[in-house]
Amino acid sequence: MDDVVAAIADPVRRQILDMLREGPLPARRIAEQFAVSRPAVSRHLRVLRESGLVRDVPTGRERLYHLDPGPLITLTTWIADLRDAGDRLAGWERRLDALTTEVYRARRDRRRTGTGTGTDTDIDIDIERRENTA
Amino acid sequence: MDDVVAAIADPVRRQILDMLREGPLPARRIAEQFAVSRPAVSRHLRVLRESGLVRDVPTGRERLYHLDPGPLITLTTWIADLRDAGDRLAGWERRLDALTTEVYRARRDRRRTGTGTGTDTDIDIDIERRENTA
DNA sequence: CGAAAGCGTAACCTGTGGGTTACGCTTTTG
DNA sequence: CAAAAGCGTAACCCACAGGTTACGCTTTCG
Repeated sequence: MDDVVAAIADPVRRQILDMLREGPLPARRIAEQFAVSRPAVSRHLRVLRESGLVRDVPTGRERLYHLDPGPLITLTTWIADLRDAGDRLAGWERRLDALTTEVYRARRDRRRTGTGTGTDTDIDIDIERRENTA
Repeated sequence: MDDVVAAIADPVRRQILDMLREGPLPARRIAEQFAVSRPAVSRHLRVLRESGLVRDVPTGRERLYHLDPGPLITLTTWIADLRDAGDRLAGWERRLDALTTEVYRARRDRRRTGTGTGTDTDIDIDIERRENTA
């Protein structure tokens, strides 16, 4: 998956993939769309090839490149998991935001009025998390 | 979207996002999970912050980071479009593969038997594409 | 109030990703 | 068969991402 995301990271390579959405293209066709030199594009194509996002079919003296979005599936699922977590978190994150705001107010008050006058509620936040022994 | 994919590109930053899936964490907690120095992690956090994938809530002397997978949506749709194109292409790519194979056979035969003996079918492939005046 | 904790930033160093030119190989063409 | 077309690779260069140490600032603690 590291290869794939690295491949996607470059704007030129992303544009190449966009280009191939409409069908296979020989290297020359791809290269002439960019301002950069042809060897540069050739190396971009190699990166895409090695990441599996693109496959080449040598055809005579040409090399036809065609798209293969298969390897992107791992990235997609990773993102999906992240999104799910985000949604799940949304609720108690809001609650946590409220809490921190509360603490702010409490502490500011405490400082302003000197050590608590007695009516001030003292809130302790203690965020426990299992040790993520990755 | 360039920011987002660049942010995702680094393995450390990806792991940070994974960490935050289970809830907000102060910078220190995040940093101590990695072999790299704390300032390094701090800069990773900045990149994530500027890409919008993470938000920080200053809480006392700590800084609570929480996940925000929102910006990933653009990347997700881009990938989806790519996949759709790939699926749509699958059919006539197979046909094209068949064609190129055919051409191979034809050309090899032609070379082997000298200039076509007459029964040899000569296949011309002419892939036309609208100029993609990006 | 001084010491320590928690973070971010600045300055600096290094590996590497991406660009260019030069070159070589195979396939088509005249 | 020689010339040209189409690609890939090697060697080299440079900007920059990512790492480290040193430092400064704010907040908590004794």
